[in-house]
Amino acid sequence: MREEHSNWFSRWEEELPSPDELMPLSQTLITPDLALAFDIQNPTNCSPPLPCPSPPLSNPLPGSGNGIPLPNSGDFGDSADLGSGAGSDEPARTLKRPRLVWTPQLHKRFVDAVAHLGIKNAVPKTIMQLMSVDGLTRENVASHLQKYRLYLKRMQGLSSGGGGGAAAGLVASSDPATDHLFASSPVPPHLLHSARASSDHFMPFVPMATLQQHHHHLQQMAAASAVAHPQLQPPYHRGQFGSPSNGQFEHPFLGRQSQPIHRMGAPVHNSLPNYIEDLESGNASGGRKVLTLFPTGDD
DNA sequence: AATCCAATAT
DNA sequence: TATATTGGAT
Repeated sequence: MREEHSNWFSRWEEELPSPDELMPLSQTLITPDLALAFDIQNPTNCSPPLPCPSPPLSNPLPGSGNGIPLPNSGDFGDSADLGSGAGSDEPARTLKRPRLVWTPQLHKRFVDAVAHLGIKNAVPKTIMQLMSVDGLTRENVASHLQKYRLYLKRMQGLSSGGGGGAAAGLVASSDPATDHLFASSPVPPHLLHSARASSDHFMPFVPMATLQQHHHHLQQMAAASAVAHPQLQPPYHRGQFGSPSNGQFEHPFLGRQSQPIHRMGAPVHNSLPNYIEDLESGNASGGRKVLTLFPTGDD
């Protein structure tokens, strides 16, 4: 009886994985997205299309032992404690990623994706895939989408006055918070209808709303950005590429794409422009860290 | 499982 | 304030 115990025990000991086998495990505890988001890469794992773009890579930080160098503005000497100054890599799955900052560019990418997908397919997962911004999670999109829908709803309310519409004046929305962001990108007309559910294109005719304004309140974002990255300001440039009437997605070659991860699922082919995503972590106020994905494209 | 939505938390 | 998270319903 008891002898059997000692038997399995010795076998148990022998079958323990060697340290070498354990090391790669700890690396896979970090999700690919997370790894990408923080520029953690295995030098030996660089795909051909991805020539190890991150400079901080050559900074293994021998002393501190945390292998997570955050790209910091200017000098990324270290300061890479991702969340907890954890001395090591153990809580890889419990790491909290910084809040995503929805820059106007990122939001436009979002809107473009939604516009291309159509209302029926514009669900978080699909949108996320279409956007092809790594580091972006389904929940990021879901949260944003929720707010965006509320925004669209308000917009619809304002434009439909035809029948007994109370004078839904031109100024009514009382949510400057979300409005400012959302107003940075024009709303595709076909998103402006309240069509939901699986199959209902119930749309006799379109009243053609007149709420397409181009008010750029980039100052706000610039300020926010400045807070997040005191030293690294995204190049806000207004370049006109001769976008015609309702120009939407025309993009010259700006930025690089890095998307070594093949997301499975729908083989979404699209014409969305490629964005360069860059992430910074900064201290806005207190101990908050933010994740800023910004593309190098302007509207 | 994913999604939607409201409420709530940070 | 803006985004994240949660919980219940579909």
